Amino acid sequence: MIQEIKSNYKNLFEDELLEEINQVGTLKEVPEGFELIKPGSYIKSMPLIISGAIKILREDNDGDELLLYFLERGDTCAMTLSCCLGSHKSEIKAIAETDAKLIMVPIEKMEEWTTKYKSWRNFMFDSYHKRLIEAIETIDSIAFLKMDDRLLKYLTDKTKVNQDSIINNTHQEIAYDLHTSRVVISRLLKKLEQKGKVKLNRNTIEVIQI
Amino acid sequence: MIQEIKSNYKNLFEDELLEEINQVGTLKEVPEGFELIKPGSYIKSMPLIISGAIKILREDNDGDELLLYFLERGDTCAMTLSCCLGSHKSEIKAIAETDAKLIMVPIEKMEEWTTKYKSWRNFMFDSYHKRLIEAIETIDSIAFLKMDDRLLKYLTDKTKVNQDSIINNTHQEIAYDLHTSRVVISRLLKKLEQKGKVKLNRNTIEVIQI
DNA sequence: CTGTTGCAGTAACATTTGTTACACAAGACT
DNA sequence: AGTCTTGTGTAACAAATGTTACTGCAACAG
Repeated sequence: MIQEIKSNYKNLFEDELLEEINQVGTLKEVPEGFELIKPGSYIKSMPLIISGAIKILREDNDGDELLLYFLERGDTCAMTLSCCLGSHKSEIKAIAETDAKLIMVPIEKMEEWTTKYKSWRNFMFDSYHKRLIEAIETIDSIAFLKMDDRLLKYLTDKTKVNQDSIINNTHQEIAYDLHTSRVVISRLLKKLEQKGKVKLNRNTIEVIQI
Repeated sequence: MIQEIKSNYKNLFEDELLEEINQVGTLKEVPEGFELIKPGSYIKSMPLIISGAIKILREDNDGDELLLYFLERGDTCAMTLSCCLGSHKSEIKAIAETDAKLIMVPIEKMEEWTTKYKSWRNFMFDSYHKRLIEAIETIDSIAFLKMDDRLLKYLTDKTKVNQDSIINNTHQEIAYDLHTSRVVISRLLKKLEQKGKVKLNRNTIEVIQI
């Protein structure tokens, strides 16, 4: 497993820390669609993402959801950090966007390493910073953009994360992520197709111009 | 000044750290409406809030704004933390909601203390956590609530922060914070008055039932 | 082939929010 | 007093988004 850690986190962590991660971490492979974190659950270990992408959603009391952001290689889940450190409940839901490989680190180590390794501290702070920025960018989208631009942003974000200009999702699934209705998405996608920005087929959307 | 630090942060920080804060920090008093942080500016020191409240806004390219959250006694600005640590530009705008007292700490000390004091590290992580939660709650409001409920939430939040059931703001000012138009706010406030939840007067709104 | 199922297209309509325009009221200032 | 300025109330309309209902198509199972 050391191979996977090194290739992804070598420039970030000291050798000694890499070695520790290797000793206590466990490699976890999850398929697309796998639910990593349920809202309201307690978390026992934190994930370091090796490959693939994880999508982080917010869910309200009525079960309505909203995409917050994606995590990729080199990222970790900031909510997990604070859940572990403060032993709060999870406020979010995490689903594997693609097949993904993760290294799971037991939470006891987190605090220990925070004291011991400067690189780990920086990694933690940096993760928080990134997530805060992303949360604020999500706020920007919802507050300042109309649904058509949000949809376009969603589609381009998705092509980046999946490294594929073809998106394999139904209109209903997109509607859930953007917290709107299927009809609205179909309507707007049709307009985007007329503008030549996407090409629509059953179950797939091809993003043409980024 | 040591008095103010002790009374507010005594149970949070070690004596030694309190002493250091006392040595390098400077007390700053700002009047209501004072602009503490402009978007796009670099930040040279971080604020610890002693009294009063600070409102944190997001501003988009067109100058449209949106209230993110309030900071109160014992809080610090998470964006400042990450700006300092990563020397990024400010992504936000900060305005004194009430007259406020702050202790300004030079950024050089931040990293030093992060290594040196466990309580400081925890304070930093905790601040990030709180702000991330608040950002996500803001997302909830925008995404899941209609404008009338957002307005009601805004008003009750404001009474809490100001410790006063009477809000001294024009409808236009509220409209800016919620990123909508004055007419919409007037309309919805009128409905809230008809439901007996607020009492309207020129320049003031009295929140009746919390 | 035929029936079933899930997905997408579309119309018609409801609701929410945003915009424009104007009337009027409360203070502030001469 | 009269004259401004600023804040509020309201109507009428426009635009964006949400909802319901129905259509047909493609895939698939039998």
